[in-house]
Amino acid sequence: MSKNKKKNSGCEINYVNKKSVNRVNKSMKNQEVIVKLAETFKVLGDPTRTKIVYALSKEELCVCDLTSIMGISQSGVSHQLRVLRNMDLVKYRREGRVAYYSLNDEHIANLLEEGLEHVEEKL
Amino acid sequence: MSKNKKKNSGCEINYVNKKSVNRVNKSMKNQEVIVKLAETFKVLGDPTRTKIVYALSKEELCVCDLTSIMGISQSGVSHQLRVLRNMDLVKYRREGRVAYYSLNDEHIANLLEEGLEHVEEKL
DNA sequence: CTTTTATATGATTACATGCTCATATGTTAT
DNA sequence: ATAACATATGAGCATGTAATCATATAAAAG
Repeated sequence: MSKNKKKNSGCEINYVNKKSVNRVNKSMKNQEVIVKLAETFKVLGDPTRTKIVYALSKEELCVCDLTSIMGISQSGVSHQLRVLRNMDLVKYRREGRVAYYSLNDEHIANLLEEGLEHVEEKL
Repeated sequence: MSKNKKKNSGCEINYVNKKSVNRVNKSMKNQEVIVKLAETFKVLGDPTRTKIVYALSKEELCVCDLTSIMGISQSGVSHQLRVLRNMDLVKYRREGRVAYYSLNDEHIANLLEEGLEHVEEKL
């Protein structure tokens, strides 16, 4: 090629505000924490699960009650409860055949509350 | 068929704790709010976006800086910024060719903080 | 004007995921 | 033991989505 000019897409490295980038990189959480945090939000980021968690923020409920509230199959509810359990968002206790689910810690209800404030502010 | 016994999977309607279900149904948010809330969490539920939002919780940054921090293409960063913008999680101002992004309201940083407390508690 | 640079966006692809169906597991009762 | 029932789980399908590439805007400089 006769031209050695390059048509750059995106910024050159020397154009970055290095101080900002260094500050942010320095205070950045490590990838493991970021991924775990993202997974937590992702788990809350499906309407079925959001509704389950909201219901459980009101009171402890068995799978049967949740199935009635959710309007999807019992299988579907159980699958989603497992997802929530795996991310430590909910816990459960068994009483005979019945499994009662509830939120795992107070952060979960706080997350919902904070999210609701953001959402209802923008309506 | 000679048998008319039904082998039920899932609970019978008359087995549900009706009072619990009624209480929860009564205080349930409407579907629109649940869906919007879920969308908000979903948007925070991807490691790339989580990291972008975390970075922006530290200071205002341009796309170029973010690209350097994120380690993916500028195109990828821009696509994710649009997603965050569409859910009102971030806002931006232009200064010449440069677009500076920042968090849209204080709830966003609070959500991150609350999520981090949950995550770091379980490590 | 044309060139350069910062950002935005359409198309494509590879992969993830929520739902239902069928079935398994675990608990109580007969 | 067998039956009944609450819950859990594997398979399969249908849909969603994050990444990149190529290209389009937009703003400043020559």
